[in-house]
Amino acid sequence: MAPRSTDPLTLEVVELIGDVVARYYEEYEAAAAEHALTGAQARVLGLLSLEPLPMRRIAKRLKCEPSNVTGIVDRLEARGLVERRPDPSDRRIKLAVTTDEGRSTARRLRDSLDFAREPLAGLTDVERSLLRDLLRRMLGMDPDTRPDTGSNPGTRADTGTGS
Amino acid sequence: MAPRSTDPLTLEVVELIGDVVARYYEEYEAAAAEHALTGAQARVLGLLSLEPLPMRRIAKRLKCEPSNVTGIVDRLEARGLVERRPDPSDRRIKLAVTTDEGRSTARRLRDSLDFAREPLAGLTDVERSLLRDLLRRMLGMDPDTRPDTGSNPGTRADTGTGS
DNA sequence: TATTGTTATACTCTATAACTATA
DNA sequence: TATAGTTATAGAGTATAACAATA
Repeated sequence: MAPRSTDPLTLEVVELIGDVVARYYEEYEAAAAEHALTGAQARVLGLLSLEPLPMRRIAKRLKCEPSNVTGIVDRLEARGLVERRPDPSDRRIKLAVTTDEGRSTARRLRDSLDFAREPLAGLTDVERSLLRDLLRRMLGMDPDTRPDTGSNPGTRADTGTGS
Repeated sequence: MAPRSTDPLTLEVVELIGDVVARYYEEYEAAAAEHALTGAQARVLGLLSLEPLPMRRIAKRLKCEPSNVTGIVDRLEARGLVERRPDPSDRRIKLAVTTDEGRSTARRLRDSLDFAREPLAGLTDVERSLLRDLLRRMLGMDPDTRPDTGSNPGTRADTGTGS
């Protein structure tokens, strides 16, 4: 395995992806910091702004141990951005839900994430869908979609339960 | 500013970029962990495997405070992967340099970073250069390069002194 | 006086293990 | 007994501030 593909073009693309990753992270942390949040707190707040989640599921989304989530949610709760609510159907479960202020903060946070959106605005529609298809294939989704096809918007697979 | 570009295609691309970033980070951390290194340690080791650097410059590359680098290099040094050497021209400066074992670890680390390289192998040459040009434009480099041009390799701007 | 690296401190995130309360 | 959440603990990264050595 690992076909040692050291051709210059591939290496350059790998490096560019590294640049994108670095820049994305920077901007994400900066946007979070503007709201006096850490990256992890911003990530959790973003998740909870879409739907309430049990502590355990937050951990799975963050790919970290459940014990860590306790502290992160503690700090969000101390700032009035999140609340813990009992789950009526299973009293072991605590649902973390955003407050109104939490939702508003999450929205402003998302709006300030201009990276990828602003530079993307410089691309044409065709280029954007090209990029979409290439990224999809890189991620192993839609192995059949070909960039030059340009119109195959139905075949999305998951976006569901996740892992 | 921030043209509130909420068209579905752009949003999907932004989400895909988020996926790429998440996956890249995961794989990077996993590769580092295989060598019993943290992400930050692996990053520093990778930098130093290219060239010795003063502590201060490592901090700039990592975009963190110089005081943090002390501990990271301490831990790499304790494992025999890095050494501190005086700079003959300025005795305030300490150069961090990789040992032989450090260089070998850095190489194996790089080789195990198959993400982006392996999935990229599934793309054709044309698709890879397409992706390269789109990523470049996203990053604000080469604003003139157009994907369909395909051959304008002379206009690279920086890659030089960095910030 | 300015710069380099370090130390000291405090906070956050992280994993591990042990605990509780439910199921 | 198994699961959800928590606590306790220890290690690592981070920023801030103060410090020694050198320029």
